[in-house]
Parts: sequence; structure tokens; C-alpha cells
Amino acid sequence: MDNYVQILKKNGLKVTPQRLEILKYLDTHRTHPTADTIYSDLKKTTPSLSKTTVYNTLQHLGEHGLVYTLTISGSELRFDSVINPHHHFLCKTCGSIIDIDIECPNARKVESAGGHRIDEVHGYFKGVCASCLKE
Amino acid sequence: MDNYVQILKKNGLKVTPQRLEILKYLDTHRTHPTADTIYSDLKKTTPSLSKTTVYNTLQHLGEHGLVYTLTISGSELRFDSVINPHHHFLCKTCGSIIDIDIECPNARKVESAGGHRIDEVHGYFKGVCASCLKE
DNA sequence: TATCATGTTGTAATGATTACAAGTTAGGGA
DNA sequence: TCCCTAACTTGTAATCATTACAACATGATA
Ligand SMILES: [Mn+2]
Ligand SMILES: [Mn+2]
Ligand SMILES: [Zn+2]
Ligand SMILES: [Zn+2]
Repeated sequence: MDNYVQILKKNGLKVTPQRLEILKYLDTHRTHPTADTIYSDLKKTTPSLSKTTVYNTLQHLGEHGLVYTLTISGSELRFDSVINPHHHFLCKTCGSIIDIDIECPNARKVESAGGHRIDEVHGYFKGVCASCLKE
Repeated sequence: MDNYVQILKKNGLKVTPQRLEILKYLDTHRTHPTADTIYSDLKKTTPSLSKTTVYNTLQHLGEHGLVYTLTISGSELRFDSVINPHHHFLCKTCGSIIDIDIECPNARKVESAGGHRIDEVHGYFKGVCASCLKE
């Protein structure tokens, strides 16, 4: 848990029990959960938790690059504390979001060619996962 | 306009004035508009148009692969009638979505390695566009 | 031209996210 | 260690995109 304290301090964020809980949750549940899932699960052990705090915290963590905010689903945001560059696969059958451990080889090229400054790279694949294909 | 009729017929979709209008709109406004923007603009010349029809039509067109539904913004869907594979850049300053004319080189590889069936590939970059960087 | 499945419309409901105001707390300085 | 205050948390209300639904209209087919 000291680990999470350091992460927050290093980024100039105040250390609060709620933020530690959310950081820990993301670190130990690598399922790309929604804000509501995080809220519901943490509410069991921290009944005073507010959903607004979950949203606020996720936004802060995102702004500081401590979580990755995925827009893959289109209907709700998904959160990921694994921040090394990787892609994602969304199974339209079972809804699971699977990590794809590759990095976009074109990002820097696009930046220099187009003159844009790229802060975030998102690679999304959608289809049917291997597990669902078997059935 | 006959062009749009052919596109619908070829895909077994009924030809209606509303669908033709929406197809034409997307083809002539390559700005990746929201459903609401399409609705508001078409409403000027077609006052009887319903927003539900815009949503329904976009969903049908999407299911038939005639439009590409972008989840890049996270708060609203964006639509694109240019369906050849390409990536997108979202400027967080001005909000514009810019086409990046590259294709993901990893898609087939991911498919064979992971055993998933990939139906859609989305490559999103987010940052500040060249035009906004100048200011 | 009659039929009917399909499309359209307007309105109401839903669900994720944000706004806001009041109470609470973390953490730097006395 | 204790205060002070800015920052954080909470609960509720509002917002906004999208979907559900039911009544009506229309396009394709025979
Ligand atoms: Mn991930
Ligand atoms: Mn495009
Ligand atoms: Zn699956
Ligand atoms: Zn811009």
C-alpha cells in the first residue's frame, strides 16, 4: 500500500484513503472496469464512498497519466492502471476487454508528418474473442 | 443521388428519403459529425426529420459496414462514411477529428496470434493539432 | 391496388457523467 | 503538536447522449 502512497506523492496528489483504494483496486483488478464497477465493489468494504469521488479520482489519475481512459466501448469509459503502451480487444459477444501487447509503430511518424502533438495513442480491435469463438 | 440509392439497394436496405439524406450528408461533410449535428443540419431542409430516425439509420448503416462509428471522443459517437481503413486524430483544443491515412499493420497478426476474430480496427491519436499548436 | 413488413416520428425513459453546495480532511507552517 | 485553509469527499440534482416504445406512414411485392 505504501507503493500507492508513493505514486500519489510523486505526482503531487494529496493522499486520501479513497484514492489509495481506487489505485489499489485498479492495480489488482486488471479487467478495465467501469467507474460504476469500481464504485460498487469498493462500496462493499468502504460504505461511505461516493460515486462522485470515484469519477473525480479517475479523472485526476488520468490527467496525471496514472491511468489510461479507454473509450473503446462507446457507451461508458473503461479504466486501466497498466500504462505501458498496449492495444485492446473488445469482444462484442462477452464484453470482455483483452490486452494486446503491441505498440503502435506509426505514432511518431504521424506526429512528424502531420505536425500534431500526440499525447495519447489508442489501438482498439473489436470482434469475437477466441473463447467465445469456440462455442 | 442515384449513387446513394445503389449503395442502399446493394446492401438490401430499403430506400427512403431520410436514408438518402443522411448518406448524402455524410458523404459531403467529412467532419466525422455527431448524430445530433447531422440531425440539426438536415432538419433545416427536412423539418419532419426525427432524431430517432437519424440514430436508427446510422445504426443500420453501421451494421452493414456503410459507415464507421468512432468512439474516439468518449462522450458521443462520431460517424464517418469513408470506410477504407484509416486512423483518426482528435485535437483536445479545437475538438476537430482529422483523418490519418494509415492502416494498422498489426491487425492480421493479432488475429492469428490471439485466435480472436477482428471485425473492426480503430486507431485513435489524441493531442493538439498542428493548427492549434501555432497559436 | 391491397397487404404488410418495415421505416418514421414524437415523446418518454434510461444511464453515464457532471454540477453544485455543504461538510470534512490532508498537510504545510506557526 | 496544533491551526488554517485549500483541496477533497459526499449526496443530490441536473445534464446530455442514446434508446424504448407506440402510433402512424410508406415502400416493396403480388
Ligand atoms: Mn489494458
Ligand atoms: Mn475518417
Ligand atoms: Zn468473448
Ligand atoms: Zn486543434
